[in-house]
Amino acid sequence: MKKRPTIKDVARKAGLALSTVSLVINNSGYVSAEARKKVLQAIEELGYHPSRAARGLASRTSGNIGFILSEDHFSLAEPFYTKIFLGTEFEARKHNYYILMTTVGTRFREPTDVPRFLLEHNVDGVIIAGRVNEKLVAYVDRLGLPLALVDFAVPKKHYSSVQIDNRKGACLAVEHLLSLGHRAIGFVGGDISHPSIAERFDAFKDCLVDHAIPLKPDLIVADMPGTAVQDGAEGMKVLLDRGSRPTALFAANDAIAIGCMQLARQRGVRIPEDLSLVGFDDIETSAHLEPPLTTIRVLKEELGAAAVRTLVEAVKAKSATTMTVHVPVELVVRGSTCQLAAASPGARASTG
Amino acid sequence: MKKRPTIKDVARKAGLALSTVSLVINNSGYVSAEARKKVLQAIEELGYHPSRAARGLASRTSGNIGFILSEDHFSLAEPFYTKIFLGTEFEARKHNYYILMTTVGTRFREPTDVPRFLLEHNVDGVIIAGRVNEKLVAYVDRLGLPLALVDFAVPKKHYSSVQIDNRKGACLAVEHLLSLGHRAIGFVGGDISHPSIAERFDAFKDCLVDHAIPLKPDLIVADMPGTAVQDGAEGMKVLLDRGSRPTALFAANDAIAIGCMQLARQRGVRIPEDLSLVGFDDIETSAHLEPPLTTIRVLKEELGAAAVRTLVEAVKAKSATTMTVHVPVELVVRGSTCQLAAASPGARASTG
DNA sequence: GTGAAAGCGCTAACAT
DNA sequence: ATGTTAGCGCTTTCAC
Repeated sequence: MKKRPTIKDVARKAGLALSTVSLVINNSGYVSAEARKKVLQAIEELGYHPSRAARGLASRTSGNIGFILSEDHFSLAEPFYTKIFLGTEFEARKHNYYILMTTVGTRFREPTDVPRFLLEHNVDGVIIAGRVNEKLVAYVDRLGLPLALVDFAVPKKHYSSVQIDNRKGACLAVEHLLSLGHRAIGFVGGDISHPSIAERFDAFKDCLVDHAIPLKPDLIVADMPGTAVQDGAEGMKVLLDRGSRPTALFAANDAIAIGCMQLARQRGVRIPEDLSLVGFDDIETSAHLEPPLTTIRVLKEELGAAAVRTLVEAVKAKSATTMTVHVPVELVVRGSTCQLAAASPGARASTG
Repeated sequence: MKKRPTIKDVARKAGLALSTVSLVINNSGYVSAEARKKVLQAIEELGYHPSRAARGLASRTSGNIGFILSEDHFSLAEPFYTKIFLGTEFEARKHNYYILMTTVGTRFREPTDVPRFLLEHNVDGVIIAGRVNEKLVAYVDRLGLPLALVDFAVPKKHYSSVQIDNRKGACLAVEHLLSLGHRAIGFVGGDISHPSIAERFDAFKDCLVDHAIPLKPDLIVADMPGTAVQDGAEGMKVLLDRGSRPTALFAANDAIAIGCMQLARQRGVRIPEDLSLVGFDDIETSAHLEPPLTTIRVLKEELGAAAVRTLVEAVKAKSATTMTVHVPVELVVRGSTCQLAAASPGARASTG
């Protein structure tokens, strides 16, 4: 392991001053074309490359972006957030940044729960994906570090963020069902405190109204406690027990949709013949269900990539401008939806 | 963004020398209990935390581990290597390391194709996953950096590596088929130049011999050019066109197994009734095939985790000792294998 | 435009 | 056991 050349060696070889070499490397300041050429040649000949540590110390930059994810999101079987992470890795490379990733619990106490890369001043910006403790967000903000949230927002605060286009997704779902002839369209959702879920519900209602379909409250179950499979099953049960018979259903996410499917099967409601079903997210399992789930695809990798781009801009600009990016979604039609039969075998909604 | 306290501030506050504080932080050298206490208290009160950049510059350590993956492995739809990567992330955190990941093409020319973190001296060790250009491996080795290969090996060279236990996996597959009564067991493989594939083929043969089942060359197709689905289909075609009728088949990996399934279906060979089929890897799609594929599960995350552990040891030990770790595999029985019927409807192998 | 010099915050000899 | 000192390799004023 022979000693690597330093900027000093380059300067000597080029017959110029240290600082001149530095200016060339950083493309800053004015250097005569001749001097630049000499420097470049010396660098080439020596195989010189600046040391990250030394640069970091002198310039107070690390070349890293921190990625914070809540523990349960990382260990979850469904790789939704994992894909967002991979999206950041991919994009970061293009901008010559490295991603330092860490997970956090729900609790936040200083300094125990502060990500190490923050304590060590080892990142130039931070991406937070999914819901984390708001105190952590505030902590990062206080540090003065550029920050971008992904699929998460803190009420009453303006942070840069990258969001799923939930409104568009809900509209795509509703319009798909409308185009199949459905008019008795229900909704099953949960945990309205989650911004994404709330938006989907809102957009669902707005979209129906926009198409002059009156809202039928008894086709809607939006107060489940969570957003998991069991919540979907529970919601479906409520709907059926209530006597409601929608011909189509929009579930707030795929997990909920899966729960709905399970309960529908138990009760002998056939999908899609008796009930068309649309989910949201396009998680891994959705394509392999029986029938495969029609859903709204979220471009997870793109969410991560957009966050990196946002952050890189912010680092460059050094301004505290905040911005929200909405990443597009797309409708994926599979087997869980079909044309409404002229005389549907399932009873029509008994709604007033 | 107020100025962070430095080690100097701590020393002043504690009324001790700089170096004493450093010793306490690094848990090296001998410091009196009293002095240590004072230092710790000062650190606590100031909310001090050492800067990674400064430490790095002075100690020539980065606190990072480099992860190198070939481009096509990262962009591939099948997240095999991606899972290995996530495994390293998970384990690295436990050891207070961060992972810097990068992808490389098949070409290797200096210095263009050298991962940036190597040029910048920004990693303390390197993990290489999957096949990459051997020159890159040699380059890392020449740098004197601890190195661990995952699911890859360079012929005639001894590098530390983490390997899939291919031999055990092949035996598990064969013994599973034997236990179901099969005796005419075939093999479809490809690209014997890939060490994992070669090992599986070898172990397949050894295992049969160990169980006193004579090898029947006409049940074996091992010279396909690649290891993808199409190679499996092609291999299956060769087998059938040859007139061979094994009652069971071991495919060198799941992709090949899928190809075999596709061709079997075309030719009216029913799986598992006419032919039991076992794959290797347990990739995502295997569980969702029709029928679901019986296969050998590879613990991908564990491969990555083991690589980090190997590397951390090496960094600590500073010795050039090299070691190979074999990560266990497990048999996953699903629907593509079944008991051999007493009078199998499929013809027996016409082998001599 | 270019060069000299002062750090950035820490580690590691070495002396005490 | 504790303090002194010289860098680590680079960036960045600030004179020239």
